[in-house]
Amino acid sequence: MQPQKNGENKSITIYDIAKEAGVSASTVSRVLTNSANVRSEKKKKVLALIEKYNFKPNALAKGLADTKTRTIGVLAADIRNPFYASLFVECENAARAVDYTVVLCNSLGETDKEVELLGKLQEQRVDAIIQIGGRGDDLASNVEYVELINQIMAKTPVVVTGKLDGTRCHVVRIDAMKAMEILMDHLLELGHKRIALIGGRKDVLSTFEKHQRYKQILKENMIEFDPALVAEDGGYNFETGYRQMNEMLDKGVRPTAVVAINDFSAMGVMRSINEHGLQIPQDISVVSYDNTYMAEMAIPKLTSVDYNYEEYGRKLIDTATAMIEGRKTGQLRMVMPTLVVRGSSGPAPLEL
Amino acid sequence: MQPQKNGENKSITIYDIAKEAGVSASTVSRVLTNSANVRSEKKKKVLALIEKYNFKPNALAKGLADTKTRTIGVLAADIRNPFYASLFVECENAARAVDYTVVLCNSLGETDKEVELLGKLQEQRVDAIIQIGGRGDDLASNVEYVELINQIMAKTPVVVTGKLDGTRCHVVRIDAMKAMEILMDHLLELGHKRIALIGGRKDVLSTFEKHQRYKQILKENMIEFDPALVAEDGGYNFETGYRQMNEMLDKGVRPTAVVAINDFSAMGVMRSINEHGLQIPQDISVVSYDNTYMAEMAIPKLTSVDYNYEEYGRKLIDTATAMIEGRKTGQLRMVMPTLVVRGSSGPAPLEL
DNA sequence: ATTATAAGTGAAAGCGGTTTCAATTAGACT
DNA sequence: AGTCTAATTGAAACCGCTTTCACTTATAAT
Repeated sequence: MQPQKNGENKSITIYDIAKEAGVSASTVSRVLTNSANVRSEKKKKVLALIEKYNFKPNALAKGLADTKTRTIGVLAADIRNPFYASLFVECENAARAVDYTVVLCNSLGETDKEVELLGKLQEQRVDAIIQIGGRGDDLASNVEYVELINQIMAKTPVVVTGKLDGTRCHVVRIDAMKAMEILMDHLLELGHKRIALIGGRKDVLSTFEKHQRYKQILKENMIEFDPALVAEDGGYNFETGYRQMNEMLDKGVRPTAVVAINDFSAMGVMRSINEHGLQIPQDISVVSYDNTYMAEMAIPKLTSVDYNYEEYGRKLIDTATAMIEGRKTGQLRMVMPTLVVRGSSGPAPLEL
Repeated sequence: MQPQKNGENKSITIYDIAKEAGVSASTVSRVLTNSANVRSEKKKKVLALIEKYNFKPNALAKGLADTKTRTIGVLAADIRNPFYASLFVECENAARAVDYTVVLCNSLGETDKEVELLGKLQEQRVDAIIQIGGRGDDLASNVEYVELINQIMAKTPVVVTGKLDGTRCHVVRIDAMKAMEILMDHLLELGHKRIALIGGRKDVLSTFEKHQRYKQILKENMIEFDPALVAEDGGYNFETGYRQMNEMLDKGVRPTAVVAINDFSAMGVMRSINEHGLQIPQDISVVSYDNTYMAEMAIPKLTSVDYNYEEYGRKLIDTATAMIEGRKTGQLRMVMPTLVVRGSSGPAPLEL
């Protein structure tokens, strides 16, 4: 009943197993790693002892000895965001399938924390680092940061979900242009012409690309671009979506459809629309990105672009392991978005 | 431009630093750990080299040598649930403050995965394990599982958020009775008498306790217990909340208030109520637990019990480190809930 | 039965740190 | 200058596993 004292009990080691089995430690190691033939009677005996003592080989010693940990560090921006959480879980699954372990850190958007955690991951000798969100998603590469990443990459492969010019980082990311295209096609088909863009910062690559594509598509469809319909520099959460939509409506700007930067943002947009006494989708359609569980909870349910998290996670892990093992993959891999249509988008209202 | 080859470049070690600084490795180790006096000129020189090469001591070697990793494993049920995500982030913060690192694993509710991950954490020689959700929250302890945990605890302290009879696990958990009490007080004060309970499984400790307390409170207030108002054995998500509320309303059962097991569940409940043409809170009030960001997004905003995640995370980490360091703490620590009242709860409608 | 070849095995040297122990060196006081 | 104590230091052992190397034992082929 005493509190657990530290170092109270020596761990059992392969030497203990070896002694009791009447073999050498090398042999135990061989059965553990299945790295060489071991006479089956001895193997059986060793296995039995491992079972008996519930022996767990010390991963630190192992990692130290063979300089690989079969561990991949995932540095996420904020795991409380279901987009990141879903992606992380799928990374975990994919890693598991190829016998790797992932370890998660959250930078919470703070660059210095991000730098610190990157260092910590290196200390732990993770075999590779996957950065989800964070500086690696920025549109413009920060010089110091690029230098840091290059320094890290001298030892540890890094894969990011954005881009990082000036580094040999591999990247796996969503085809943001395509994602915008899907949404626009959907809305245009429904007859919308006054389509607003809410949320996001343009210094984030994917957001930037979406805005680019948005303008292109308008042009292709001979719709005049109206700056009033684009809310610049908002965030990615409920409050900013709510606020930006309020501002737009309060100014008397009336889109017939809104593309929100993600589901959080969309929820804010929807609330704002409701509070202005307007109906979704009769007066204004709302669509967004990420297709998180919130899309199902919204009233009406939210039309949202899905990213196939499972595929995304798999590609991320596959790229990381490829870099670790010197296997070659494309340096840039895309994840294709698909549209999930729900009740929040409908035909454009008739022109007055 | 070649893909990163594995083991391409030997890491720089304390020996390299030592040589260049003209001191012994022991000295470098001393400045690294600040474990003993080192003449300041040498110290300065060593520090300079560390800086110069951006030297990161190998955590594996360190862990192996001193048998502590300053790492705490967190085994969560599902990080996609914002409740767990928030708690995890706060654990991370709290750990950081005392110079520990946390590593996350998700069991996704699968017991065998949970067992496997527990093993993995032990292999990695985490100094302690915190189990958030999962089997450690079950009402009735499973014999095999208890044995497993005891086996683990022979080496590694474990703290759970539920309870685990038959082990020396420490536990930090929410005062679920109090949480129910807060909600009931609020509803009773608003004049509600027909209060429904939706969601959750009674084999989960906290849910069980809530149900217990619910009945007690009814009795204390001379309200007759009506089984029709309690949906047994649902889940903790949107769909189950939605389905259970539908079933209740379709059966003609009409509560004036609903206590949902968490915000997810509450969102389902709210949708069901809406679809039945009823108003929240005019016809039915809805309240729930966890106070996640969804509470703010709901329409109307959701009255929910908050758990002070920061305090919770801090207590969890403090308990873990206490066990690691042989410091004593209570074996059971509670986190007190508070009520956040929003628009989803209002006065009971007048009796017909 | 005799070789040639393959399979199985143990000793020992790392991996990169920490820590004990004994030896030096510095500083404080007569 | 001489002595005593405290502060610094380096050598070497060790943490627990992998792996090379050389050697022994089996198995297959002649």
